[in-house]
Amino acid sequence: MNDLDPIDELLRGWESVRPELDFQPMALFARCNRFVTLSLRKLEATLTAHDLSVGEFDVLSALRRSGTPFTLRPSELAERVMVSRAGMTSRVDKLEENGFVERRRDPDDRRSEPIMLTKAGRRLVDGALIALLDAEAQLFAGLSESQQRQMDALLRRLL
Amino acid sequence: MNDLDPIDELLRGWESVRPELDFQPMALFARCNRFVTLSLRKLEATLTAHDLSVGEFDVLSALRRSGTPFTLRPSELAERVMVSRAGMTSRVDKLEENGFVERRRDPDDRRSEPIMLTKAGRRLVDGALIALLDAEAQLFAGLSESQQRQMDALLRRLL
DNA sequence: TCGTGATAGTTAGCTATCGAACTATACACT
DNA sequence: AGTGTATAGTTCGATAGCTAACTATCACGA
Repeated sequence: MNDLDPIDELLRGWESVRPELDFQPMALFARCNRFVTLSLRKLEATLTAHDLSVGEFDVLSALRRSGTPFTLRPSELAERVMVSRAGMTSRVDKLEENGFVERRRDPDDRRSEPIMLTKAGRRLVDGALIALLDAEAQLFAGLSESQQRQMDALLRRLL
Repeated sequence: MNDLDPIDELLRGWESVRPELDFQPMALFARCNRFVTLSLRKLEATLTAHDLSVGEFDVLSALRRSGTPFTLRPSELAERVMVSRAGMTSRVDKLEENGFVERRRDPDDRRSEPIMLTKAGRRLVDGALIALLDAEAQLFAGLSESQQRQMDALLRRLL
């Protein structure tokens, strides 16, 4: 019971030097942040086994789940994956080099360069997907079904 | 009611192309990740007004809440802030340059270089702290007290 | 006291990402 | 048509983070 986690220690530290302030929200966010950071490290490790980074997987999977013809514009991808356009350019560069996506052309707008998932890219995501889903399920293995729904509902309110 | 957020769209996309798989945990983690990412951007903006980045604030605040004499070793700081030691070296470099921390010496172990918060550093964190606490409280303004406690309990289980 | 291995911190090289500036194309209005 | 403005994507320069290798110091046992 008296086994303090790092966030409890953070809280205790602050309260001992600034007892007049309310650190509950700070501690809550710190816990969220910590959970996400640690989780991302685990997912990164899982994907490494499939020669993918989380960032690369995000791009390929956005294409994959968009359905036939597995094609999206870079700006659309950037927004969905929450990365800058410049960042997306370099991700696509690398994925194209490795043959997982192709830059096509839009006959109706020559500024646009639709990105298409290749067969190899699709094989890659589909393989990594199973492992990733499993790893993500593990992240929440400590919660019951209903607790997971609860958490989802809370986050939905926050967003 | 039919107002789908980006995570719902992610879910719907996957379910339409791979209906046999369970994407609930993936969606849940995606929501966590999104919440943390968006929140960090807001906090970054808040701290910018005090000429601090989140990373710098983390270091200064770890020293601040450690209490008198506001001194910790780099490796201790690195662990608390969840950054590599190399990363901590460069954060401390910059903070020292700006006069917010000082590298001292440990008479008992010449390998060690305790980092001490300066007066200026302390003034800086103390000022930024108020603004940050306020911004963090805002992040959770959509939740009631008891919902916040619920969320904290869930995260505690996960960690 | 010498070696062996552990530990504290820094340095070097690399990668990912960002914002701002740039190029090319499209659109809208006169 | 011509001009100005918006949009798509890329390039450039800067920054922050990581890992691995390195330096200096310590601690312990033969």
